[in-house]
Amino acid sequence: MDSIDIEILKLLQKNARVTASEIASEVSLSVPAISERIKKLDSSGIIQKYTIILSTQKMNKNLVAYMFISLKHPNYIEGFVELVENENEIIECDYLAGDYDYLIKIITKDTKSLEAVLNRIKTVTGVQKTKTIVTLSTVKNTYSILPYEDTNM
Amino acid sequence: MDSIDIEILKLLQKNARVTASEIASEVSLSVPAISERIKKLDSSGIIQKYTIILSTQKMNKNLVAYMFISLKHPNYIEGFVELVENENEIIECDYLAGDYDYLIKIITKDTKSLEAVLNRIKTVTGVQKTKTIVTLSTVKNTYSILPYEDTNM
DNA sequence: CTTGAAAAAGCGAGGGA
DNA sequence: TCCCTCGCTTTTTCAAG
Repeated sequence: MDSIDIEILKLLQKNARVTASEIASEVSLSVPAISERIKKLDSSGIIQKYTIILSTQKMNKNLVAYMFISLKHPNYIEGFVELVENENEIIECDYLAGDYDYLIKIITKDTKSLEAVLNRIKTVTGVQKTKTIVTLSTVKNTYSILPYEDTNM
Repeated sequence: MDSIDIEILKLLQKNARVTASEIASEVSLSVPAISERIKKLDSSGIIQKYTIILSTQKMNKNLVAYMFISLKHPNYIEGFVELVENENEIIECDYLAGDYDYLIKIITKDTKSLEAVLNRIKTVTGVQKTKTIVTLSTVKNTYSILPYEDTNM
């Protein structure tokens, strides 16, 4: 991965549908050279996925909340994770070190739909303790890590 | 937005570089019909952006942490937000209702680089109290809300 | 929404620094 | 190895119905 790859990744992150021709003229290489580099970035797994981000506002999902969850026992992980995977309004779920076991991010329509999700979570077998935090606004969201060269490896 | 648009959004979310031809054969419409629908989903803002998700592992960013932050006074918001925007390793930042003012998500290389980020945050003028939580593993991350029809609007 | 032709983009082979 | 150019195929765009 050199600085040209970084530049390609930046352009794809800004717009994943940018054509190889456009990238080629940006970085002053031929189209096949760009295609070849993208193919390598793909197959090496550096590019995990090409995706679209949907507007929460346009989709009427204006309520963002975080919920901390503790389970009674690791036995209950499997059932809990299954629920997490099936709930479309749970966007993220991390397993934590510390007081609580999990942190999930929920994006939903309003307080009523949030209540419904929270209740489904709280009634999963093994869920012991929860704490919910509602967000007022989102200051930053880059969705992915940014591409840059690692200077201290 | 009808069920065909939903289908298009799902396919784009799975792979934002899928061709209109492929979508067309999936949903049994002509290529121009698909292009026209995508153009509308674009210009209406429903599709917020086409982007790539980079592999944290391949980019050597294997440490995910959350940090809660309280400011002494709303006067300090501007300076804090500026730092947040400039720190590449801060992926998300939400303004909260509750005990703390902000929750940020940090993705970085290791504990050493995390320490560096945390110290930069803690030394921003007006930062009063912080609490950091390290994640052990990521259970789920969809990056965007999912496209589906709203049945109760 | 469709079809069909023109324009653009992408792909693969062969060869050069 | 990485890059180029050239010719061919696929995709996109646009006009007309």
